Amino acid sequence: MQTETEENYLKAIYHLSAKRAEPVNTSSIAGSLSTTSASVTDMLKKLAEKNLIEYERYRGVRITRKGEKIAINIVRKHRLWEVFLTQTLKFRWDEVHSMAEELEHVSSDELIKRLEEYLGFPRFDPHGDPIPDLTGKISAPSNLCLASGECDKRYTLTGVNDHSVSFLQYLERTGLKPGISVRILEIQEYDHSMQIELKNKTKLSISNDVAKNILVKNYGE
Amino acid sequence: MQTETEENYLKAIYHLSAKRAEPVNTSSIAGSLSTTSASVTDMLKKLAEKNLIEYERYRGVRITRKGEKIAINIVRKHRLWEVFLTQTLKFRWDEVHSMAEELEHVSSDELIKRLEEYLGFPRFDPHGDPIPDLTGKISAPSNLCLASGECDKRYTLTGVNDHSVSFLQYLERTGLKPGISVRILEIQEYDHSMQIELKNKTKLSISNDVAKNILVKNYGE
DNA sequence: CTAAATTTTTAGACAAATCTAAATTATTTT
DNA sequence: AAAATAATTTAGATTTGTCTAAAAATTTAG
Repeated sequence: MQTETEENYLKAIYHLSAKRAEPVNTSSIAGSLSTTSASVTDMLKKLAEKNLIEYERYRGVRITRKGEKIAINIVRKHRLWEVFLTQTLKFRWDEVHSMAEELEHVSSDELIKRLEEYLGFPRFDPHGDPIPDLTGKISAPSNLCLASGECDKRYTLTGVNDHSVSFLQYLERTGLKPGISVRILEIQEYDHSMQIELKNKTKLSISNDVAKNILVKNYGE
Repeated sequence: MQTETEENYLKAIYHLSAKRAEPVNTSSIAGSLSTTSASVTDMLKKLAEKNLIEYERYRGVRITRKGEKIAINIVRKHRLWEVFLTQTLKFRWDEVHSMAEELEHVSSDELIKRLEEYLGFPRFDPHGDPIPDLTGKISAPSNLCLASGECDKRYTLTGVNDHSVSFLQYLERTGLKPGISVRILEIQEYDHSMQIELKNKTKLSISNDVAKNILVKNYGE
């Protein structure tokens, strides 16, 4: 067993590892957990002792199979709770992250199995991120972003790259939620901003920055 | 704000206070939290410092209005989660206590408000204990126990006095769950054990010890 | 290829919650 | 009412996770 703090470190290392092949360095972990490098070093020693990470002084860390298994299970719990909070308790998707952050640590595996069943075995959370199954298998999330979409084509929103509350609230206000479909009306050469149309005929102009952070799949796929 | 440990101490003191008018002594708190008297003394100083209890050395403690408010809110969360676990996730009533013990600490007040609404504002938990409302108001639980019931009369089970897993599992096996109604067929003068009949005509003999731990109301009330 | 800048680690300290063992206060017994 | 017993508190130590400041290693620049 591991403490809640250890779980948070493993989760951070797991997420940082996913973005790059090289080992994760101390300061990026410190940054993502809002703590100091000194504290991170202390914890890395402990996690290495437990064979949850491979750690070499000054060289960064890699997560082990054992550590990854734990991290994936926490991600699974987190995302299932997010589905529960939005789907069952009707919270907005920009509100659920911090609550799920707490719930992910308390729940027994049996509780999560029942919750998953009750929710109907959802494969993605409200932000479009895939939910690992009981064995740790993870569905491939969409890798197509709206910014690389073509004029006059239709797309269905599946998720986001930027999970910040401010971005999610912006999308909430404009009506751009996962499941919604949009059509690209026009793309500006100059700044790559685009005009899009929602199902309800609302026309919207979004910057390239925004479009790059919206994940989509081809309409009807 | 207070730590999870402080919350557990307040809850223990609150429950122990409910049973007697005198101040709660150190060793009973230690007993109910499975810790040492020395640890309890340390914590009592801290809670007194925060005005959550009134503490006088060697004299025991009383909970203050401020401390009681926090304790009641934790009890509220605990019991609402118990309803969720049995009603929504279909756990047995003898399984839910330890899970609720964890969930009671993580949940924001807003989450609990939504959960309460989703569950349909239940007034009692699966064991028949009343659920405090948002303002801390608590419905009066049944104070009639089956042992004081009369021959040939019908009663509806409402709750239990003994919350131990072994007692709950015994009731689960015999079919004696809250909501069920029973009729007393016969009471033995000798040991006050009784013969009862369930709705489905099952006849059952229960000891006075058991009957004293089952709460009831008059059938149809 | 040194020298400067940056990153990482170590050293030492602190707060929270716990424990054991010893000292103190309260209660019971005789 | 003094002695014995029981309960409570203090003293001192431990564990976990954190921090700051200083030292060491690595990377970057000139």
